[in-house]
Amino acid sequence: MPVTTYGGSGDPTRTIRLLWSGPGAAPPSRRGPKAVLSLPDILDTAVTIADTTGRVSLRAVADRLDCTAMALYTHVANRAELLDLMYDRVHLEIDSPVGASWQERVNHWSAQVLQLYVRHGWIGEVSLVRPVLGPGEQQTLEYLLEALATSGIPSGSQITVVAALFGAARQGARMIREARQAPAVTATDDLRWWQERMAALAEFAPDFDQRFPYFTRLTRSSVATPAAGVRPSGTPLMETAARDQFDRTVDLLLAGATQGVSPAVPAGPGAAAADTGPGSPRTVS
Amino acid sequence: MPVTTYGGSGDPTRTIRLLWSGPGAAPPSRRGPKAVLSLPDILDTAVTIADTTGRVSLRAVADRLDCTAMALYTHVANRAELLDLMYDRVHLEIDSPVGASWQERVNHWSAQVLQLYVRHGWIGEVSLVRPVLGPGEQQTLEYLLEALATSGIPSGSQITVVAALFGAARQGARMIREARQAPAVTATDDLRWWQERMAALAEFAPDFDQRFPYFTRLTRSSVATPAAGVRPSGTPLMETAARDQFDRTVDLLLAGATQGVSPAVPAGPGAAAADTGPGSPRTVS
DNA sequence: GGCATTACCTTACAGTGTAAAGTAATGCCG
DNA sequence: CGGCATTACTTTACACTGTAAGGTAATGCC
Repeated sequence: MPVTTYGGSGDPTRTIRLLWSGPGAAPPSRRGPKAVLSLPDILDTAVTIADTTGRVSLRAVADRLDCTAMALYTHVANRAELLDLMYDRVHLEIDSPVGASWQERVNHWSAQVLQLYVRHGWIGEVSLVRPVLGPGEQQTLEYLLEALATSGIPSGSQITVVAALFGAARQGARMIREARQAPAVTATDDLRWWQERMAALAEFAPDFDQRFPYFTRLTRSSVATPAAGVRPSGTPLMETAARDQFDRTVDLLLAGATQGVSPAVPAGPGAAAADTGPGSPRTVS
Repeated sequence: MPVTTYGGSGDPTRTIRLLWSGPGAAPPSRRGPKAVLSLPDILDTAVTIADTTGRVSLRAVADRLDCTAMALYTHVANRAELLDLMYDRVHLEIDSPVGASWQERVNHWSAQVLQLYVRHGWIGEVSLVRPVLGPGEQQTLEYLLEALATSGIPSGSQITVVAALFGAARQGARMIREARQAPAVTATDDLRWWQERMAALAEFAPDFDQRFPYFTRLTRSSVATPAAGVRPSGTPLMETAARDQFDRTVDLLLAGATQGVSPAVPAGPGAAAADTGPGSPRTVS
């Protein structure tokens, strides 16, 4: 079995030990040479480089630390585990959300998490299904649960809301970052991008309006398509739209959750999924 | 400036022409040698390979087509444009949603899109901000707008709902795919994964319950943590949870939208973003 | 018949994660 | 105190990625 790297990260207990062991957790008197590298140092420089360059590469981290890429493998199982550890660490930047009402606190929490994910774009690479279960992520989650505690949202729905908010923050952060990258490169601003696109559409798909009447009506009457509006160029229109979209999504989720429309999960962990059977109209082959 | 590859895809009008030009769009009598490769063929094999192997690599596509990787660049500007074209093409797999009520139709639509994104995991690589504006994506969007037309949701909120649903589908599909990959590798099923994780937590973070009371209460009283329930092993627990999470998120979004809590965007394209200024309590530095 | 145009090929480069094996420093144990 | 297992880190290497630069040959227009 030459496969020594398991799944997303390493040994389950190993990663958790790395996440939770405090500063004085180094077992004294080991046999080998004195370690010049330390896990906190590795994580700090990895985060710094990843934030700066926009990507996480073992060689780049190693270069900054004046060692080889392979040297990192003594402290970290693989790249995935490194990302997990970085992910949890930056979550410590989240502060306790403030606000008069629980909605304000949730909004504050959402804004913080969104900003965190925008700052650290590489977070998008960390797996969604398996929680990292480190102190940072856990504390962030705890803040949200505390804010939701007085909302009256049933605990079954709270889990859905929590996951949806985390997901929305990821999605929103990615949109914001992509909005920042693209337009400057083509030397045209967002408005011109849309105008060029629309002109090309009119040329190659002349029956567009007839084929997609609902879209046409929505973008004509309303404001959705930036090309329809008149705005001074140079404004980061796309990023503004992305931020706005995030705020409104959070509002939508909270409005839906407080309505009590979504029934709480009934019994065991599998019972909730019973209504998602192959016969349900929602499930499509 | 050695940067010759612009943004996500190539020339804006170029990509749109490729997207919308029908089968008889080839200009007759060109001067060079007869082309043996064709764009539809490239896209088809690229989709097939990407679906099979889970990733999109120019060399793999070229190998299957018995040509070199560079040969693809005659038909496609770069990898990003190839992905855009593939993305739009597979959206033609979406059928007109059926159902008695508009909610059922939206649910049917959501389930189809989720399944599409699960089938084609590489869709997650396609940019979020810039719509591809091809016939496939556009028709998919039109289906949703048609279903939402009779919902009574104000058109300003409809845009938010649309973006949130697309985002939720992406997020959900990624979770489902990740849930499928991970557990088999560790040779333990999902339940064991949780149990090991929890055991490690109890060892390295003995004050976990005191530190995170809200999380503890929620996972103890409710069903959230799969480790708490008793289930036959071998069941794809994580994937079931991910599917369930998606369904409930869709319900939440629709419930929130029909409530009319989210006010419609007032005036111009910039006016909607005015309430997201730096002074707003939602915006955090 | 010459020539511009075009489709595809060859080579090359700068990256990526990480497996395998080597080197040297350290502290435990006799 | 000497030997040795243990450990931190290095060296080399491999397979793989997108794509820039330049070459070759087939085609249709003049």
